[in-house]
Amino acid sequence: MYVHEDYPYSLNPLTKSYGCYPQGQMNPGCRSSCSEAELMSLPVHAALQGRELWEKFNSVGTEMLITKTGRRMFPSCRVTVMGLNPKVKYVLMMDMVQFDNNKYKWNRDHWEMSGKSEPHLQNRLFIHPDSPALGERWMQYPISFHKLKLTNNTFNSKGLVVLHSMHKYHPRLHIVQAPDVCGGHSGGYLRFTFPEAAFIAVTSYQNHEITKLKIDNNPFAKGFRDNGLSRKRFRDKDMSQRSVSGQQQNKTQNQQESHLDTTDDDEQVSSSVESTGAVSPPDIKATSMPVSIPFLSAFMKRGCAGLPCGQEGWSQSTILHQSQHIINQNRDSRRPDDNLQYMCGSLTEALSNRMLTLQQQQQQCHSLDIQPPGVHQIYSNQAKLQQPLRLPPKLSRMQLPESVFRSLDSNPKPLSDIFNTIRERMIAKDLQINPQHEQTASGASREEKAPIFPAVQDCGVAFCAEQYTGLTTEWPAFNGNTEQSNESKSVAFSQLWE
DNA sequence: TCGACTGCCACCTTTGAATAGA
DNA sequence: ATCTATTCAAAGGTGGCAGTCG
Repeated sequence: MYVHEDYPYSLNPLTKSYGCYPQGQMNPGCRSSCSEAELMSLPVHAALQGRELWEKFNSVGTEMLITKTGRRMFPSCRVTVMGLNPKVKYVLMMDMVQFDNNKYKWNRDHWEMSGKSEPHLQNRLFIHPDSPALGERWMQYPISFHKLKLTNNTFNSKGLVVLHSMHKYHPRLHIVQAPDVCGGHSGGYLRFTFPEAAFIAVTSYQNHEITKLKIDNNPFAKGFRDNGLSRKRFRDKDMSQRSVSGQQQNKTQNQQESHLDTTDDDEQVSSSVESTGAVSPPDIKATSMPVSIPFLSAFMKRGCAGLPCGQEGWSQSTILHQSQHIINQNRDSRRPDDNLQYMCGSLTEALSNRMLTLQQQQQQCHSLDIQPPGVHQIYSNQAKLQQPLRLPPKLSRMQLPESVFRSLDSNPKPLSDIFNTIRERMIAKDLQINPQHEQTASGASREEKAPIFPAVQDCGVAFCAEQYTGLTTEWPAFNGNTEQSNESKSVAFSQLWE
């Protein structure tokens, strides 16, 4: 689902996250048989972290570099999720959605529209490397998608998110309930978009203000700060500049007279946040920009820009989190604890317990005595979403086997493959832990050996249909009941997944 | 001619293995 | 023998920039 102006449901202006509860598109018959699709009945919330930084970038017009080999986003997407069932496993994914149907170009000091956008590429989903994990884990720490890479290379096979240069996108978070080991059915499917994290994909930075912000805030770009004392490039440049200082002075005067390229000079003077006092606010130029600039006005239209950075009304600590608009009116009134038993059965439960134990060990390793929030706490205190969660301990310092935390390959795969893999591993793991389950659940497990999720093409149909029509998709809809007319779309989509 | 794109560069952070010490 | 802290090198991320391409 795309969140545009015609989005029919009230949005929470404070959290600026958008819940999609695809009840409307659910097959009624399926709903009754899939009441375990609990995800859609939970008040799940997602909020973007580091909003101050995002707003800084937004005030100038965020740009993200895309390269053939893939480039990470900065700022990267970090989200907090609340309201999940702590005992149920979820897969978290992210992709990029076109913000509008325009192509943009940089015109001296602002972005302007430059015709219609190119045909939309079917995005690949970046699967969070920790997926699948218990809701408890997702809610415990902010979820970072810093490893997500953007590219303009449509033929890449490394699971990069493919974008068009000079097009505007915003990130979209997918929360998918992991499949039930026993039942063979899946849970729900939620999506959240973050318009405040919108950006224009570029192959080289256009706006010097953005370059400054990136250099000032990204630790990897420290070498480009002017106080990088050992920076050979700047030294050499400085030397050569001194040698021709006379000529440069004349040129600079001419440039200042024409009010052009002054930012180039500024960039060489200071762009470091560490050098306090001498730095002029980077937003001076931006704030004086006319609102008619499409890129900025688009934000302001949505109420995502236009407020000065640091304004108290937007402070995370002071905002009370409002409830999301829950479309699903058929909420399951059972407590999530009860749902656990109902939904998962013994196999999943055993695995969940094991995961829980491991996570407790993980906490002990780092002397973190804080217990994970209980279900009731989560439901009763949604305001916690706005408080920054503590950072996760570094895995490199843990004594736990990596395999505990590693899940699927980092490369995005067709969702059918993903969930079949998840399911196979869950079964395999559980049989290792509790060999007796092989007998008690033998009847079921034999049947379940075959993949329960449809093949690549079917998933492709589902996602293509979603992209073309805006319909949301529930897993049972993947069962190959799709019309033949969708076949061409599905083939094209499945090819993208390679 | 010009804007978009590419590939390489120097500089930096992060990560994990190796080692030393308690 | 085990655990913890430190060191160090490799891997990988960063924007700049000159050159290429359409």
